[in-house]
Amino acid sequence: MNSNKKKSNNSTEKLATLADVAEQAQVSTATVSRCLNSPDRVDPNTRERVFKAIDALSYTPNFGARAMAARRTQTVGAVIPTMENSIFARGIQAFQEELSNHGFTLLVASSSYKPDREEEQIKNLIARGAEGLLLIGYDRNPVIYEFLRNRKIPVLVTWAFDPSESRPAIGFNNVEAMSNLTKKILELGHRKFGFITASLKNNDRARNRLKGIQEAMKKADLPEKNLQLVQTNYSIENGSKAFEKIMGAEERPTVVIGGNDVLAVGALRKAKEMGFRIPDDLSITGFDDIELAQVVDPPLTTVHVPHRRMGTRAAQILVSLINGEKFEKSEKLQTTILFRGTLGHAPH
Amino acid sequence: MNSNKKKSNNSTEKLATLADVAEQAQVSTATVSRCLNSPDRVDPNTRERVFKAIDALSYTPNFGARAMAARRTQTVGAVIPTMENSIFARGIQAFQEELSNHGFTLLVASSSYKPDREEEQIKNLIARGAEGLLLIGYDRNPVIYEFLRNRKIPVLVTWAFDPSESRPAIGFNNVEAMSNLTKKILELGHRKFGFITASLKNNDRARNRLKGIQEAMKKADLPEKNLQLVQTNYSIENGSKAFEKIMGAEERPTVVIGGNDVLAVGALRKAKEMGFRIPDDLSITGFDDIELAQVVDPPLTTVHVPHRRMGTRAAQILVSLINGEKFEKSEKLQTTILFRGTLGHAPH
DNA sequence: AATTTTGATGCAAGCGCTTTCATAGACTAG
DNA sequence: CTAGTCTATGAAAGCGCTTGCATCAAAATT
Repeated sequence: MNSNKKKSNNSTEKLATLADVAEQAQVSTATVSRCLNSPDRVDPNTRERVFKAIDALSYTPNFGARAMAARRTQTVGAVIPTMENSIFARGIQAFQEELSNHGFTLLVASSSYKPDREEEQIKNLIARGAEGLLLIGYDRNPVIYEFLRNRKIPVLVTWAFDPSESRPAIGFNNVEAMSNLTKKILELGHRKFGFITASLKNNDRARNRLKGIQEAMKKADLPEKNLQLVQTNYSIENGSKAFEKIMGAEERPTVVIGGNDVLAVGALRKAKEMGFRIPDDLSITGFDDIELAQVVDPPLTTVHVPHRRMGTRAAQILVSLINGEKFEKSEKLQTTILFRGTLGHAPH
Repeated sequence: MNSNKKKSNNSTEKLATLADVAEQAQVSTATVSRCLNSPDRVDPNTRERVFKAIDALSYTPNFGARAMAARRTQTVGAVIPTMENSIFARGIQAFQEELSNHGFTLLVASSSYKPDREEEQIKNLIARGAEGLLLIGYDRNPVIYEFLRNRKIPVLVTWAFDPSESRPAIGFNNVEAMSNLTKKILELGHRKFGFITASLKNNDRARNRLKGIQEAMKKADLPEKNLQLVQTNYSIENGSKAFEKIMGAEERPTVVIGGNDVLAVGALRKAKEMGFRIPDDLSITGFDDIELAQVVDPPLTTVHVPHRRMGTRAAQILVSLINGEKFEKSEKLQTTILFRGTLGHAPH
């Protein structure tokens, strides 16, 4: 099936390039390039010859070269705090699906919740030609924002919406969401709160969730000391440990609010181990509504976040930003409270 | 703070390039390049000047150009079936950590368990300069293996180890793992099995797990009909549905084996909804030992897979492959059965 | 039949880097 | 003092692609 003349054998030679294809198909490199990028601008016969050659050499374009020559990559980057649990998975999945509808490819990186690492990943994505960036939350070194601004890379913040911030964002209001939840909790008679949160440093989402609780408590005239706070890293195990710590204090809360579902589930597990009946003896709530929340027993009462809608919309906005369209305004998505089995009346 | 002469202002101009830095630092591009790649080969004074310029222009190298000129990318790619649940998360995390110890960057893509999509992603990764590839399981179109071979891209298969396959792999023996589990189940008196699996097509891991069950059953002289099979996509919801289907049959099994933890958890949830007491009325087992398995109630008996070790070792092997070292041999990792709360004696 | 338009193609510049080779100066050794 | 050895640097040739411009033949218009 082979009929090549000189040394176009694929055994020890280099990889096939555009030029190789061109030679094989007896056309110029320009024509091959056109076959790839705007097929209708080349004669069907020529085109066929070219594709045959491409096939024969099992050629694939070199992305780097292409990007450099065309000055476009059709790539966007996203850096998320973690891939280890599925907090961001659904949203990112939707993001990438929508992106691909627009002909863009997604490059994902994770930062392990470390600002340095995030910065590094951002630079990496830019170096790789990301034309736009999706970032989680607002909090980060202004220097990096400046850097991005200089490079004219559109940045879209997500997973958060803060009316006081001006940069483009699509997400939900963490203060509001948590404040709403807290109100419900108050209505059920709870007065002593535990809150297990991620580190508040460099994390506006965590801080705002705390703020939501505090605001609602204040409105109910509860003193700050009625809220017991533990900061830890997101993981089920850490949720358990934090729970133990909270319950080790002299004044036990009647409700433990998880900064997210992962933490809440850890707390729930430990609570059951310690013999608490949930929600009779103690209430627990989560945030995010990831799959995990539905499968624990009892199922977790949590704040539902419209992950997929957020991801899809984020893609649309970012693409339009990249295409130079003017940014309209940040969008706020609604969260809802999902009452499942872990929130009940305060005991007594 | 600015003191640039002509038009090196960063307002409407293009991005800074190596040449810009060179000009600003009054050296040649070669020197700048050397500063970046082998700093000790340039005079400390010059070096300082160069880095100052780099800073001033907030220059970052263009990955594509660099890759093209140097013919190296220090990048490896991995395509995993899904990011939506954490089946692969821990392993990939470890993979990437170890990779970065060796100075490599990881590009991850997901295929949604679709062969076409996988192929597409593989090509994309190659185009982006991946020097090596980590792929899940053996099963895929020979054409794509051939393609990769032509391009001399080392490929490492993971999440599976099949002694009858010759290509490089690091993983566990799915047949053996499942067969061991089945033996334990048999010892507990179970004779009627349900198995919820991912689609067997294009999925050697799923097929081999099935094979493991079948072999163990055969050894115990159980007829094939004692195994009821349902194929579905991996998701908790689908696990539930599949469970319902199995339990809708006239002959109910006494144990339902999940092809993985996600499916098993779905089954467990539905089982409880339907009023089964687990494990008294019915046993359920999983596979993978992801976080999910520990937080359900009762905690899931499952096959533990050494995710992190697998990821770390995979990175080491792949790097050595890329560096042209000869491939020693595929490595088999041991799985263990984790007896938690969902496997018990057969009822009656 | 002469002119204009259109369509298909090739030429060649250049995208931002790395790297080979050459050069020039500063040392060391004889 | 000369030849030989280093060391720090620059000039320039690509790496594999896209694309503006030029070309030429065929089709459409006058």
